[in-house]
Amino acid sequence: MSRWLRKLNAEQKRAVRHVNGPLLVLAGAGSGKTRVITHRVAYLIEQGVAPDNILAVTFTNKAAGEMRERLRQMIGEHADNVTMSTFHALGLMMLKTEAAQKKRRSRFSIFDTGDQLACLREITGRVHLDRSFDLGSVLARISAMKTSFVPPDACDTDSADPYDQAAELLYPLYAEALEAFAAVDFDDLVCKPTLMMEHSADCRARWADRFRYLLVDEYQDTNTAQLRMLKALCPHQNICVVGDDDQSIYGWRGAEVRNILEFDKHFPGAKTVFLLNNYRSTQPILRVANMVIAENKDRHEKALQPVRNDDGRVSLRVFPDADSEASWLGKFLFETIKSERYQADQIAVLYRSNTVHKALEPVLREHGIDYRVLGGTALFERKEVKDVIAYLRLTSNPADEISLRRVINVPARGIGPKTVSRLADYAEQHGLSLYKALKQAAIALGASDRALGPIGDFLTLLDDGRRQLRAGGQVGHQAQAFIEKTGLRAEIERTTPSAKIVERRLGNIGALLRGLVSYADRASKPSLGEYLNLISLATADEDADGAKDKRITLSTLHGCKGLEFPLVVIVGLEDGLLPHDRTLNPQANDHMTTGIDEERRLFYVGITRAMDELIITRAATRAVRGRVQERPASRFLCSIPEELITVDDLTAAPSMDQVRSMLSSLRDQWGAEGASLGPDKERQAEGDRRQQA
DNA sequence: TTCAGCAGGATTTTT
DNA sequence: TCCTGCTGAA
Repeated sequence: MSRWLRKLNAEQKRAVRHVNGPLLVLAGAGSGKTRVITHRVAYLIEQGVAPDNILAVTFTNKAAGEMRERLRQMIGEHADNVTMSTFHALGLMMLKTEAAQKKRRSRFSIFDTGDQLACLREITGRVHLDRSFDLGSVLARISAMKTSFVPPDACDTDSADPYDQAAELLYPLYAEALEAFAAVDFDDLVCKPTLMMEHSADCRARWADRFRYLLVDEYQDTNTAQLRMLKALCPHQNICVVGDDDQSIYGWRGAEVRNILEFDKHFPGAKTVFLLNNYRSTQPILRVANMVIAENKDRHEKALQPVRNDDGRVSLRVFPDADSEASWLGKFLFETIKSERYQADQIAVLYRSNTVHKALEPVLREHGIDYRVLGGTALFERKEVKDVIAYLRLTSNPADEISLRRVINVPARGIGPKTVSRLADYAEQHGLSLYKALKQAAIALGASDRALGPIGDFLTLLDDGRRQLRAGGQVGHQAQAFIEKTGLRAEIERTTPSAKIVERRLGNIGALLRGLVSYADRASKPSLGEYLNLISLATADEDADGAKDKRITLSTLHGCKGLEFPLVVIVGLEDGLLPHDRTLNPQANDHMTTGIDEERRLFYVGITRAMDELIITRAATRAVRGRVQERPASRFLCSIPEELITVDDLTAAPSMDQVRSMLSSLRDQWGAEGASLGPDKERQAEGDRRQQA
């Protein structure tokens, strides 16, 4: 038997041993999913498949990196020849490769959501669209059209929805703008390579030949475009996808659960393997998880099987208000860590929305509990960092008008909106880029315009920067010198009120530039453009400080996917928070209505993070936007049978335990029969409390 | 052009 | 309650 099969259970073996043809692995939480993927790659190589014929696709760089590391431990440097990549990095690589093939230039900016919105804002100003539109909503619709491969000139909805109409109006203009700015957005990174393959049999054959075996992780999170990309990539049908429909929580971003529910429709003859043995959690936790998720209708019917047979508690604590919830949590965590029942890094506090963690932080600080917050604003999305990136992008791609507009007057140099709009008009009339119009500012604005001086200085700054950065040599240090010349540092020091924040902002910029230096040291042919593209695809800050230290983890339910902790606390189990109010009462302009099932899956994901102990909390009242509200218990709590969970209700009514101890002391005093409520009444009392909750 | 003050809006966020 | 983006005065 292959050495890679030995340590696997029967189902895992089946998944690993299946070599040719489509395979769907439904891997429940904690069922050894990553293990199966890495072992499968090792097995394929052992069976004679060349490592560079294998492609493993994930959603985050972090996941790709971890997988590569595990594989390296198994098979050594062969691992480096396996392509492990995110969908977007793969798309970028394909675009660059194809451009090189056709000897075309391949310098372009990658627009993130902020850039996309800036772009839409610019266009809506130009076409005088009502400014009250929520552009995020419009963008979601455009993105949906792009991922469904609707060409920009062919969209005509009969929809009466003003947002649909706005999207229809803006989509072609947006597409044109990206073209003109030499920019692509995240959707393009998937759609463009797919169209390339679909339009050219030659191109398709090249890639199918390069990647003969495909593995896809987190398949439940793929969208329609990604499915189509996968189909184009594998005419040979050697595709193995791994995922769990019950953990699909990105529907609101266009992820299509149907991709995993209907896998064999897209890849006929697919074999399915269920991995349901859960190695992570205790039985009571898994029973709760199974009860909760069983309420969902549209899913692959399955239940996690516990492998562990030890006990572990699930409890619910109800507080009169959010403050007492927070202060209890602070005290509880402090005592838990102090008693060494759990180490700090074995504990996670999970919540639906970021507003909750803001309430928690002061209490944790008060008790001196160190914590790390997962998610949050990524380094590359910080304002000051985006400004620096915009300057750097301009040296590599002057057509990038969004970056140009972003920094043309940052720091303020006397080129105001009026001037910019006159230049933009001139550019449009003469079919020029905004950058070219700046070069002709004397004609565009008239020779005596007072903006001419600043514009000249600005152009000199950019052109000098470009020349230096193109000259080769130490990209990192040249970039540093260039950024220094832009005056951004002085601007930050001048406009930021507190010295502490100044330090943080400059630190962020420093981190970006240090990243560039270390990239330049590593890369064989470092270029600024490549670095900029890379960081556009980079995941939110991995623990920058690196060290695995003893801190508890705070995370949204979205952010905790793929992690596990001995002790998990899920806070705020209230209707309106989980399920979230926005799901219960969708807003008129919401494009994606993902429904209550996705909220339940979110709860399920949270539950299944817990290994030994799970605590759920809720508050009977909570301040929302400064207003104190009554908060009903989350409807999801109803699917948990009473015998599976210990309830400790600290609101007005005494807890059952308290009632029992009161009763027993009464019994002791006056004898058994007189004081007992009797079992029926007891149950009634319990029911009342649930009702109340 | 710039800056201060106010109105309005406020989930989740792998790339 | 807190942050972002726009309006109006200097």
